[in-house]
Amino acid sequence: MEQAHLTAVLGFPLFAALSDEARGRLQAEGFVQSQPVDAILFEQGQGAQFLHVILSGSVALVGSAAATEASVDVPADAQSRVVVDREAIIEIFGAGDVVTIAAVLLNLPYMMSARTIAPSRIAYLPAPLIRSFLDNEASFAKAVAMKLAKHWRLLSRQLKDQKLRSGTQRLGGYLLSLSDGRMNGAATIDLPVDRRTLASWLGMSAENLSRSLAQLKSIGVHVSGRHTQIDDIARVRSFCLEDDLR
Amino acid sequence: MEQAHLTAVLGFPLFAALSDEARGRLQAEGFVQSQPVDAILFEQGQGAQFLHVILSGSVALVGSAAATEASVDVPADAQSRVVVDREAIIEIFGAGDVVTIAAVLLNLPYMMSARTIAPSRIAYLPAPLIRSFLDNEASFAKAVAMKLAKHWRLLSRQLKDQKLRSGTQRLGGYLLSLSDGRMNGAATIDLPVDRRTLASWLGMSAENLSRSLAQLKSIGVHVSGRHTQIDDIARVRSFCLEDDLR
DNA sequence: CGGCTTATTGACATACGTCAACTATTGTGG
DNA sequence: CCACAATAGTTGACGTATGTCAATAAGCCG
Repeated sequence: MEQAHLTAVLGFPLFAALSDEARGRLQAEGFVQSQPVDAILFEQGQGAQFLHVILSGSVALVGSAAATEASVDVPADAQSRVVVDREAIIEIFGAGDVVTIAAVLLNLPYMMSARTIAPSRIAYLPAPLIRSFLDNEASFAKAVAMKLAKHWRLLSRQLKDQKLRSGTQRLGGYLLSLSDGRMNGAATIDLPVDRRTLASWLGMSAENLSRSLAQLKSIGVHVSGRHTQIDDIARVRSFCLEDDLR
Repeated sequence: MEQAHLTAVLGFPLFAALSDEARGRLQAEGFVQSQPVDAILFEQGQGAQFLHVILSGSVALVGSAAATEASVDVPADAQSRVVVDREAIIEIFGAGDVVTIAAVLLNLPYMMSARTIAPSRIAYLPAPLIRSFLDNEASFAKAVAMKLAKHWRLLSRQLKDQKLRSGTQRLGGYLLSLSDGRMNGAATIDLPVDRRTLASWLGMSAENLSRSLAQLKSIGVHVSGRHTQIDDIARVRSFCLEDDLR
């Protein structure tokens, strides 16, 4: 059964052009696990042992930082500080994605933790194996570079949004990204994640997400539960100052 | 003279292991330009024509978005809107770096503009050439993957900071990153960029950067002009809740 | 139906952006 | 080398966006 799942991995573009020998090693050394929601795949700070490939489900990359009052008045007296862990979702990956290939390639500790946000089937491929593919499998290095290039663009778009746009605009942009690229007319969408997760991903509080949703009502965006209706995509686009760069 | 500069390109890790034929093509098809400060290498939205390699100097990747009142009350009446271009620095690259390799690989329009923030010598390598290297030069694809992996980590760190930490904390973290990795003791730093640029990069207004610098004074960070003195690195680290993940 | 979680709303505090005035620094021509 | 202008940086006052806490409402599931 595991073998069957690993065969699925071989079907992904990233692994499609591996040599027979490499395919064999992958099937021999990799394994598949089914994870419930909220399973931790790895934690921030630990060494990159595996490349995680999502066969089905959905995984959030979450960054955490000890949060304190961070007030200047309170001196560097660790004891007296109120330290609460704060976290933010940096990226959400779905089927066919690879969770953090950068740490694996560079053989460095993960900068973030990964947690399933839906029941998921995950393939675990040993990091040294992946690194050896990079040296020995010509097509693999190229596929990895392409994958990383796409991921880089996703992140830089997010960073741009974070630095230049309001929470409400980011929300609008997110909704547009779910309405599969149409430029105008109406759209009906189902939100794939719960509010808390979405808020964390968009970089705002859940409370503000609610308020932002309420605000969007006035430009023809109606949300109830996970069901969403956009009356006029163009109107939302203009509100969000969305460019077409993907 | 150009050839001499292009030879420098060949010395960078990214191009170090190219075949002789590839080196020849690179020297034949690439060229070098010296740019003053504030030169635009390319603009957001245009197709990726070249891979830009920084031989010396410094280049900012800057994202821009039309900014408006973005008020819900004002309807989608483009005429009545006050549209001002807002921009933010997404990343700063220095000698040895490659500016936006992602767009070149994917053959997509740039998502951001690039502007020199210091006089710079830039090598222009035609995008199709780079893409052909990816297919035909085994070592190049790997080098590109490694480079992209590093860039991905830089971006994700920034995104994490943006979502989890205050402006002052980001500033502190930046100063620490300039004090070449020491964990404690004092440090003396020279800021490599002006305040406006730094503020934009850290995702805050220049005014707030000033105030943040003032705040840091109370934890032993003294800045005058571009010269910076940190009394106790550990103190700053604890204030900024800096983790050690790079 | 009742108890649980999840989402919304309101009141309030805080961080941050903006505008304007002021000061410091840099550069330039006499 | 000084005087002056131009640019860059700082400071204060103020408004807005967003986070936080608490209370309420709405879904969800046994």
